[in-house]
Order: sequence, then structure tokens, then C-alpha cells
Amino acid sequence: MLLALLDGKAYTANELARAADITPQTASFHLDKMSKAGLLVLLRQGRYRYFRLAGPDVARTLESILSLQHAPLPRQIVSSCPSRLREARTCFDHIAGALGVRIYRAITSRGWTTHAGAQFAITAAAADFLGELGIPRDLLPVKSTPCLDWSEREFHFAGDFGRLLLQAMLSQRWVLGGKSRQLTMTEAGQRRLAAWGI
Amino acid sequence: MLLALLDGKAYTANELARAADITPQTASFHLDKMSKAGLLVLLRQGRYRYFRLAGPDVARTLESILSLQHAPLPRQIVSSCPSRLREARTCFDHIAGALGVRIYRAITSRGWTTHAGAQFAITAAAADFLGELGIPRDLLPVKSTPCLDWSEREFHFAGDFGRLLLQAMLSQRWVLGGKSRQLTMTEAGQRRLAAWGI
DNA sequence: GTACAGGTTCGATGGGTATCGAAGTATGGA
DNA sequence: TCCATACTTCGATACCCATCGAACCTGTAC
Repeated sequence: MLLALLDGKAYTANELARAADITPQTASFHLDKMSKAGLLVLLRQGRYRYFRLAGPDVARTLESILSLQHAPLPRQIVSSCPSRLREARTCFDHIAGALGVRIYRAITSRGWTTHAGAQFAITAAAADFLGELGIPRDLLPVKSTPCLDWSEREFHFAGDFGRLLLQAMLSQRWVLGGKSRQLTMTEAGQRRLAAWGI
Repeated sequence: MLLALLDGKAYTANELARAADITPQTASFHLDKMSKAGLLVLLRQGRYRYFRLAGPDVARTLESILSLQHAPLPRQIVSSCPSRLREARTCFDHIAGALGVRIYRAITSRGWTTHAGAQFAITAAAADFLGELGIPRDLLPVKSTPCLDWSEREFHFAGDFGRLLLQAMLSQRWVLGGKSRQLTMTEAGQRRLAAWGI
């Protein structure tokens, strides 16, 4: 289970049980222990309980242990999500899928956010990027709640900023919506995002 | 027993048994297992059988595991580490503790290193500093592996450069070693390091 | 509300493992 | 040669611990 979690993503108890080839009860038993020991953190989201490695220091230690023996490569958990939905889709009122995760990673890694408890806010440092989307600077800072992506198992933006972002990307035609939850990137959108390394 | 071996020295089964407060039989049982697992190496010398950590990678992994021990209490820096060990000690074959971390911070923050994947190298930009320690310029660049410090929770230098640095600081008498893992700064060492803002 | 899927708790079980006393092996020295 | 020391192997024991079936809890979907 720890090997499966080494990708830094979050998985449910059942998924990890399958990966380790044990029953959900047994997995639950160990996941509880590892959480209490501070190796894992638990993210409750609806009826799902996602487990993640507690931090990069845990991942480093695991890799350090693995490096002592040439251990078998982590068993990867394959997503059952259709690839067209996996790339970009809506999640209620915000962007999910690989696109949502890429945007989240770009904005957080550039330090354009401040933490405020469980929530956090997108600061004026992101103004240049958001300006291209027609989001005026004086709207910032905007609150946001990180939402664990179902297919990617990493975070994307939800909350006020998630809504604002989806609206802007639709109205600027960086992405096109449809009947389903699927979103389609436009040529222009792809170009503009690529300029920001997204 | 592994903790006792973290200083990189070799100890007999009886010594390690005493350190771990178990009988020699039990110690022998575990030492045999750890040797077969490649964690320890055995040095036969007369009727004595010395055990040592198999290498610096094992020491690194152990310190990495130790650094997780207090992870559940991330903000409370109540180290159970004795303060004399916390200031400066050896970690297998390199310098650990506050001193090791200060050196690491100084050298990395001055840009005297280049990254090369997980490892990195100390470049010739550090030549003036290292020259004072009697480390000739033509030895550079030297590879190094960052090692998470157990008591300080920051990195110090391990790998080739870590070993070189400890040897140099001992032979130039900037620090003095002893029986234990403790290192003692000399007047001269303190002065020379202070000149470099360390 | 009802069905259901995700997830946990409880209890029993079987295997594993750390432990130490006793006995055995090897080495060095008297 | 004989003993002391260092260490291991053997055997028995007690305990730990992972495991899973069954039952229970808890949100979601319809």
C-alpha cells in the first residue's frame, strides 16, 4: 500500500486493499495504524476516505528504504475513468481532470496562494495570469477549497476561485463545454496555457 | 543495535547486546538476519566478530527513519537528542547535527552546488572555503547526497563530499572526535567558520 | 425511505517471531 | 592440555500480529 501511495496521490482503502491483495478489513487495520503513526493523512470526502502519504519526508524515507534493496516497482492503480473525461471535465461548477490538476499545480508551485486554515486564497501574485482570462485584479484575493480529483487523485481548485476560473475559461473559449461533463480544449486555450507552462 | 552502529564504527555482538539490553543469543539472531539482509557487514578478527553498517546508504536510511519518529508532532521541537549530540555529531562518515546543517545551508545558499538528479555536486565555486580546510581545488567537483538530519530536520552533506569534509575538519582540528558520535568544535574551528558566517 | 457501496469494528485463528536457557563450536592464552 | 572467552545453534515458550468472516456504521443514489 505504501508503494502504491509513493506516487503522492490519494487512494481509497478499497483501492489500496486491491493493490496489496488483501481484504478491505485488513487494509483498514493497517491504514489506521499508519495514520496514527503519522505516516499517512486521511482526507474525508463524501463517503470516500482518501489516504495519502503524510508528506515528502515520508516519501523520501520510503524511497530510501527501497533503494537499499532493488524492490519491485510499485504496483500502479489503474483508473477506470474514460480518457476523454480524464483529461478535462467539470466537477459541479469547477474544472476537474488532468487540466484542473495542472492548473492547480502551476498556481500553487508558483507561490500565488496563501493558506488560511483548511481553505486558501489566490493572491494578487496571480493577477497577470488571470488577467489573460479577463479576471480583473481587484477581484483578488479569491478564496478556494482544494478538491481531490477523482481521476487524477491530486487536488484541483474548487470554491469561489474554481467557479470563477471555469466561467472565465468558458467565456474566453479556452475550453468548450458540452452536454456531458466533458470539456474540450480549444487551439487558443492550449496556446495560452502553454505560454504559462501549463 | 542499529542506533549504536550509526556512528559507523564496528562493535561486537556482546557489545551490541548490552547496548540493546538483550542477551547475546538474541543479539546474534538479529545480527545474523541483518547481515543476510545486507544491512550489516561482518569483520572477523581473531575470536572477535565485528559488525558494522554495510554502508553510508544504510546510515542515511536509518537517520531518515529516525527523522520521522517525531513527525506526528511537527511543530513541537522537543528533541530527545542530548544537546551535545545535537550540536555536532558524526553520522556514519559525515557531519550531522546543527553544525552539519549550518554548513549545508551556507554552501547551498551561496550557490556553490549544482544539482544532478537526486545527487548534487559541490563546484569549484566553493574552492576558497574548502582551501582553508586543505581540500585542494582539483578535487572539485565532488558529488554529494543530501542526508536528512535526525535532530535538526534539515539536510546535511553526506556522500563523497560529506566524507571529505569530516576528514578535513578532523585533520585540520576544527573539530575533535571522541569515542562516541559527539564532535567538539575547537576555538580555531569556531573562528574560521565564523569568518564564513557559519 | 430503501437499497447499496464504501468503510470500520469485533472476534477468532493461525502463523510468525522475539526471547532466553542450555548446549555446542571456535579461538586465544596459560 | 585445559580452560576462559566469544559467539552461535537448538529447542521451547509466550506473545504478537496479520488475516478474514461476520456484523455494523455511514454516506449516496434513486
